[in-house]
Amino acid sequence: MSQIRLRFAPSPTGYLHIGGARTALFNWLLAKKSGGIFILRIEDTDVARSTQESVDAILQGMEWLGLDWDEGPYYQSDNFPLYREHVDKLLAEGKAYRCYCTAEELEAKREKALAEGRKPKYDGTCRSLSDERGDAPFVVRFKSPEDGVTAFNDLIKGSISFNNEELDDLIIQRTDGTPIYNFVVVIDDASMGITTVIRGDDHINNTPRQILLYEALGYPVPQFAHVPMILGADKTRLSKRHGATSVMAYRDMGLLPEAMVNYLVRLGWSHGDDEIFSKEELIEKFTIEAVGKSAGVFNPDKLLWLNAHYIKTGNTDRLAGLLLPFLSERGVDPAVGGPPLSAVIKTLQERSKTMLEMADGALFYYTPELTYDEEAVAKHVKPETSDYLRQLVAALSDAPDFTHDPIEAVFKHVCSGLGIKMGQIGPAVRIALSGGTVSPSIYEVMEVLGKEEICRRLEVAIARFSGV
RNA sequence: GGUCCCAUCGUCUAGCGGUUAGGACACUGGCCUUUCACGUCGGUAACAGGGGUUCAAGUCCCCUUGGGAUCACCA
Repeated sequence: MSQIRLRFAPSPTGYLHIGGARTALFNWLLAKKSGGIFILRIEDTDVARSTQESVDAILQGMEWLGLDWDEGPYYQSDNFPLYREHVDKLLAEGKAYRCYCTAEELEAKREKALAEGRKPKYDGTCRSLSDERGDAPFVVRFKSPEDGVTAFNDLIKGSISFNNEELDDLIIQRTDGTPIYNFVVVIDDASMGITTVIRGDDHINNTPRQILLYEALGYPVPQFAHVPMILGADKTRLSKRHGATSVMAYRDMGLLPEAMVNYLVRLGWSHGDDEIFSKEELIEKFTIEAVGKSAGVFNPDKLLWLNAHYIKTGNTDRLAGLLLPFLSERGVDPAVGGPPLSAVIKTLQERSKTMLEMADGALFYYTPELTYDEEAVAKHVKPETSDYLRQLVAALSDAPDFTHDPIEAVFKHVCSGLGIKMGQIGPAVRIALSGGTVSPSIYEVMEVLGKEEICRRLEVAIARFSGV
């Protein structure tokens, strides 16, 4: 069996969005699984709408997700001569013709047809024109068969068929001589030897036209696999109004790429009751047959849950690298001072859903002069609190081993000596250390911050609380 | 409107003729706990409707309904 060749072919008219990323992922997985070739092709035949920024954004998104390609990126704008040859070929063989109808005329006819409840299909005015009107502007149309059926067996959806009479003579070349998408994809997929086309199911309606073009051009028709759409909470196609749709926006929100990949693959694909998949497991277990047929609603909560999972189980050093930019945005640079970042992260891993949350949670470690949460102070600081803290500082200062368990032992000892419960001193200590009522366990925080800094923060608090 | 696709808990899904219809997210009750989380035990919650086929239908067929996509000199 020959090698499978797949491609992801985004048009550079915006960033890499969630849906595109999933399509790319499915292609990538299948290529990896079957030892095939994954090609990246930039569909920029619409020169006016294509931008370099978009190309860069798409490449960046692919890279972030770890979807590397074996060939490309190819640019369709590099292939205009090739497309022109194919147009000329079809023209010469009588499989295409020049159409002199103007865009305005067509538009008027279309609106009229729609208004009268008829289908807005090209009426074939120029189909059998024998004369060539000199240098009058024209488009080239493909002469589509007027009867018969075009069918294909979709790897995901099963068999799909269209009556050819539903298809009209599509334009394959614009007045300005540039080719059109449906024509170009066919030539590119054929010339790149694509064996399987995996794309969004919004392309199902284009497929019969493309099959007809493959046949007219004498190229073998590839297999198709149409992946269902991703919907918003209101069940309409996912778009900006549903929130962020750019893959990179999720990185900026503190998502991990492995969470994104895991989420995306599970949206529409499953493997029994399994939820967590590493890339390696995906490559092993992914099959296009197991992709579902129906559209799925994008669920940010589940994405977040997956993200929390990967943060919880992630390598601390790697997380540190990812956290740095978020800290920097908050004016914190662990290299300048404060506790080691990896120690800080260990206390935050199981309580952060995103890296952004983790950055916020890490702030107090690197803030020597804390601003206390006044409401918390009012609630938890009592007249005797300063005295308790003094005893705690004294006991802590003598602690020979300033790690979690010994610190806890000191704490308990101080409490029993004072005849109080943890709850009578804990909250105040937390405020002294972190400024508020939410933080990792105070024993952990103490170990991370170190004896000297802990005693200093406690002294500051004692001074501050004395007036209460 | 035409064409095409789709249909199990709120959401993602398992199920491939015989199940107390399973798992996950979310929600929720208990436990754990100095906070917030994590963890853990439990709970609420689904086969869109109607006809067939069959001894037997969530599973197969048809219709209805609902949702989505698409009908460009965009991709």
